[in-house]
Amino acid sequence: MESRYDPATVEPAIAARWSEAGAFSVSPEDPGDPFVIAVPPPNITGSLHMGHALNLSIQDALIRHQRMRGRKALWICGTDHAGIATQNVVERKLRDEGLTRFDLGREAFIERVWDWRAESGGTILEQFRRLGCSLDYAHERFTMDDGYARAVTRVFVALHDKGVLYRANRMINWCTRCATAISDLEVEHHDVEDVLYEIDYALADGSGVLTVATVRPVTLLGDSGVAVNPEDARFSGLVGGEAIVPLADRRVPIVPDDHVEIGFGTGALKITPAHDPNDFEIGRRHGLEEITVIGFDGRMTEAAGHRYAGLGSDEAHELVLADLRERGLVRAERPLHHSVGHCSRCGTRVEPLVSLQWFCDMEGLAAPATAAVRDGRVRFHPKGQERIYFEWMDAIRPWCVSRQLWWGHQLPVWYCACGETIVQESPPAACPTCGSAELRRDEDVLDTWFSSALWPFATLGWPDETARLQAFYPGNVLVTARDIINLWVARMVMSGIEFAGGIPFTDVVINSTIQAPDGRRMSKSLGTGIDPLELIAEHGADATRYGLLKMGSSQDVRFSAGAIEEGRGLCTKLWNAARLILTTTDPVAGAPVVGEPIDAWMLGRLDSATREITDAIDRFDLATAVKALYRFAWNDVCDWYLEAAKLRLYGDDLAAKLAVSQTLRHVLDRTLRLAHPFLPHLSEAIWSELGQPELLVAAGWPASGETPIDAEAERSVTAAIELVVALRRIRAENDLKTRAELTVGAPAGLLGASVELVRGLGHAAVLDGLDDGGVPVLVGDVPVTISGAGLAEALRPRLEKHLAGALAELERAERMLADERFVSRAPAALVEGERAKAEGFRREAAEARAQLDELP
RNA sequence: GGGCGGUUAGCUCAGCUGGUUAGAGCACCUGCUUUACACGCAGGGGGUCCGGGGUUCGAGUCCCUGACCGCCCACCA
Repeated sequence: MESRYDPATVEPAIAARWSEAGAFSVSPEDPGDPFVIAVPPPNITGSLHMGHALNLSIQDALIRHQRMRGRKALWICGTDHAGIATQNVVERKLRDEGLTRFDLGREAFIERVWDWRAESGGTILEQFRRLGCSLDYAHERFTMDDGYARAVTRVFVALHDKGVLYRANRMINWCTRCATAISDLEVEHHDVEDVLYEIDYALADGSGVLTVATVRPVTLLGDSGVAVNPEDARFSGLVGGEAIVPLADRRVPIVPDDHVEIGFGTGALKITPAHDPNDFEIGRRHGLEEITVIGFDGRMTEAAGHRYAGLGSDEAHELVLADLRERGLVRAERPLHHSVGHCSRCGTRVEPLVSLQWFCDMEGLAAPATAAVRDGRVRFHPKGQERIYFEWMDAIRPWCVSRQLWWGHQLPVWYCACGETIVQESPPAACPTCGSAELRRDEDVLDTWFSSALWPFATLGWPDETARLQAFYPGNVLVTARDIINLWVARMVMSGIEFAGGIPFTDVVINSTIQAPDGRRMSKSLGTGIDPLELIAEHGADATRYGLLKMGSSQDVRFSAGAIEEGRGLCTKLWNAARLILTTTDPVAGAPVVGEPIDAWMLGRLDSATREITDAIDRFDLATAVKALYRFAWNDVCDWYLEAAKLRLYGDDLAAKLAVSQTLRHVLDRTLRLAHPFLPHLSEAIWSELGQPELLVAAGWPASGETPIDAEAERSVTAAIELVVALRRIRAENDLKTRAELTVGAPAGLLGASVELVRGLGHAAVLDGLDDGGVPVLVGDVPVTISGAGLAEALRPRLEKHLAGALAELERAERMLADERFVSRAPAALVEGERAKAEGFRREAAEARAQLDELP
């Protein structure tokens, strides 16, 4: 065993061993109950970031724990084709070659994407592997695989046949940069500072002007009406009349509509049905014309008029404003702070446009999915996160599923010149209506999330009734970030119920959002990102996992380098502890031996640590689990047990040495098992040094209750430990040499066999019974005596401090007890407890005073 | 505009249904080349629990309110 633990060499070696053993692969025939988690498939364009690293650390801990418990634990592995993101990456590469995707054409372009994927698409999974993730890599799936594509097509056609998926001309969110429609959930709202302009529209009858308020004057070129609130007395005479849109010189009706807020702006709203979602609704209510003046390329159309056609909308904005000013029509300008939609992919301001797209009505799918959460068949952790789900589901709107991209699942839709639309899984040979073979396939592809929604079952072979599907669906747990609860989780629940016969998982664990150390969002563009790969390179994957799990306790946490370092420290500590055990004991098999009380104490601590860690994992509280492991390994095992064991390891009694060796090896064995879900490489590496024939991955999880609790041993060891701590403090505070000769007199029978512990670790002689010549000292609530050269005088400050403390506490307790309201209203047991405490403090104070009096 | 979470030691965080003297890791101070580990050992100092009200015998914990930070949802130009 190397004397230094070097994760950079150990971890890859261990990973290779797992890989060779095929340790993570699961098949339906394997024994045990299934336990299934489907990994959130990373984008093939992605690189491991902090969010992944935490998300994966949690899942791997859960999977490894269940695997050790004997479950048939499957962690479904794969990647997402990530339509827009991937297309963007490949287009950027093309641009470097001076090409656009149109130069290549659709087929050649898609081929280029596949080539790119073959080259770099596997990087992210390699990074997952480096973190130690025990995914079933052998059954990796990709959302664009043939089989997966078949599932997508099947679902599309089924929803169409059901009548909920259809084509319609509606207002959608258009990203002019990505040149595609995006769904509402892909729009991020950011607050921006705009200017609210008040613009005069002449009344058609020449009787004056009507002033409207808008932040986008450029859209007035597409105005087809002006709306006022029907209750607004200022405009009651104008409703039914007409106004003239400036610059466009168009006569448009003045219509009454409740949507217009009387108090906002001027109370008159210009209506541009083709470029604003509200105006669209109002326009349809009043039959107003939809005039598209901004095209899909973000430029002004012919309909905007010769002067503006062809200009980018920003340029046109300036020109329109200048033209209005020249005519003296801009009455006022004031700053307006409001929120505006941006493309979540590229950050471009979203352009609301009317467009012919495919939509899916969601109410029917959402209802049973909402019910599943409401009645507890699907639970969110931590509790309360399901609010996000309900809020969206209860007000769900149609989903625009078509995208004007090339990379993705092309719609299984064909059009015939005769007007027929054919929706079916395989390409039709001829039009069923007119018989024509001249069919044109819809060019659009599906929203990436449409295919992601099928992940839990499409990865298992659905729509075929495969053995894997039967064995591993439904799954158990889903671990993900809060921001895709609606985008992904909700849609999986919906599609699982609709197509796979039931909910896809029972527990949804929402992992924390890790912020930059300064509290800002971690992002590349802000420069606040911290690369987990660098952490792994510096401290190792296990340390990184430990740190992330420890951090991930509440909803949002700031990244803490200290947590990772703590993990690193724990790894080193365990490595060195193992080195001590392995180099000082012979390989001995068999159950632990209780030779001294500390052995029983150790087994008791092991038992409670086992319970604590197991319970925490079962509650999905990995932060608590990892902290319990740390405390147990460092304090119980290393600080106390190993130090105590050395007394026998380095002693002359061979039988005692053998016995303690056996217990040490047992404790190490169990500690490694408990550590494995969190520190898989380190624990496996040490495990192999133990000479175990099987991998730790497949070893059993410790059960609590393995050994009976020995209350008497635990009591005497606890007393001995307190005594040792007291001796150390006395030495440290009084600058006494570490080995200064002290003699402790303990109440008869208190220490029992633990007397050796006090001798060995406290470096003191021990008397069974109080020593008349010693200084009385209270250890916990046990009175002992300590004697040694010069000790009495040295203890004076300590005794004085103790006396003051006892008096203060006594006063506090007496004040409480003197309060009639406390005595009469607090629970009797509490009052009694306080009385007992007061009595204790009184005795302590008296004793301390007596001791002081006795000092020379 | 609604809603959620947070604000506890210099830093990052624990503190269950209100009940002793509010904890941990890191950092800091003191002393240790003790034969697993200086990525260590032993000891120590350090907190008006964001502000203001309230409920209660008793509040870090419950209620109201304000401030700040982060996030989610949202078609008021």
